[in-house]
Amino acid sequence: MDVPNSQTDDQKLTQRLAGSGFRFTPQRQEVYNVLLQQRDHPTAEEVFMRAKRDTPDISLATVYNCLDALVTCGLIKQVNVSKGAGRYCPNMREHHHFHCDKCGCIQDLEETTAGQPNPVSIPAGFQVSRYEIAVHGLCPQCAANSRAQN
Amino acid sequence: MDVPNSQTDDQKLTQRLAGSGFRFTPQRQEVYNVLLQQRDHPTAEEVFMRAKRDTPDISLATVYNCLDALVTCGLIKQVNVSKGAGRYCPNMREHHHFHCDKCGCIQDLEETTAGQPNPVSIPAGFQVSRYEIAVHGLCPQCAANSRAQN
DNA sequence: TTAAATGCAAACTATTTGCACGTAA
DNA sequence: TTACGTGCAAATAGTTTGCATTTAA
Repeated sequence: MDVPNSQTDDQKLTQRLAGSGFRFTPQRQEVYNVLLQQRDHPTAEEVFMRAKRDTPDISLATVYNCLDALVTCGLIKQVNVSKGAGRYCPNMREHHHFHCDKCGCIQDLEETTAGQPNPVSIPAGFQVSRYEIAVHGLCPQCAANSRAQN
Repeated sequence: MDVPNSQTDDQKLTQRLAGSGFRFTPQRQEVYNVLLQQRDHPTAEEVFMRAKRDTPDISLATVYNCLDALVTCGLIKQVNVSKGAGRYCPNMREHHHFHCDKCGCIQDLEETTAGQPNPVSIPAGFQVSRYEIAVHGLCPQCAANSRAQN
């Protein structure tokens, strides 16, 4: 464990922060590393607890600050969740999310090759910049468990 | 203004509440009417302020209670918003939502006829129950305004 | 008659803000 | 050197809960 993140991740972080007028700080590096190391879409609180292992003096307010900076400079995304705390994701490829209704886990869903604009009709006048698809249901483990119980 | 809602809306409300083991109360009727009368996806706070015009003694906690009951008995939906207060919608047809990045308005988008399952690939093992599409961009008015300024 | 719903206030969760101090550039 | 970032604590927004009272069925 505690594999140091790749040189390129640190370089990307440094460059992207500078590019958006942010300073490089050990806390921002730590928060980014936490997100890269365990890609389970943690909440700010969870990032905070994981970051404290390596950076015991980090504060929750700083974690929020770092997450905001990373979102602004395009290194992470905030996942749109209906309920509870916001969740964060360092996967910057075009993708959407699966939300398990039973265990609450969130998993990445890659966009299909075709990428048809939308299964919704956009009336004239709307200027679309992006869209997110939230797929709900049971994740493989919860689906298997619910089958086992029947 | 203040058109009484149709007999059928009240009948539907009575039946659906009873069907889910809820009682009919004037507050639940008021909250449902508020949602039917102005379909702009209000927050609980906004529903509260509108409901107070006809039902001055209603409390915010009761508005939350009523909204929960109406969601549970399938008369309204809670719209998945990334930021700020939850919003509610009495349109129970299959549809998705457009979120304006400028003015924050939310508008219904009907689902296209074809209804291809998804522009995302669902790996084996996942059990999908439903999905929501949140389309972001500028609504017709904001798009027109931004064009006017250039 | 009585379990459920209401109104109120307090509690709670998630996030933001103000400020004195520290630090990256 | 200095504007930006940090840690802390307090403030805020949104929602939920506990409890005494009221009410729908």
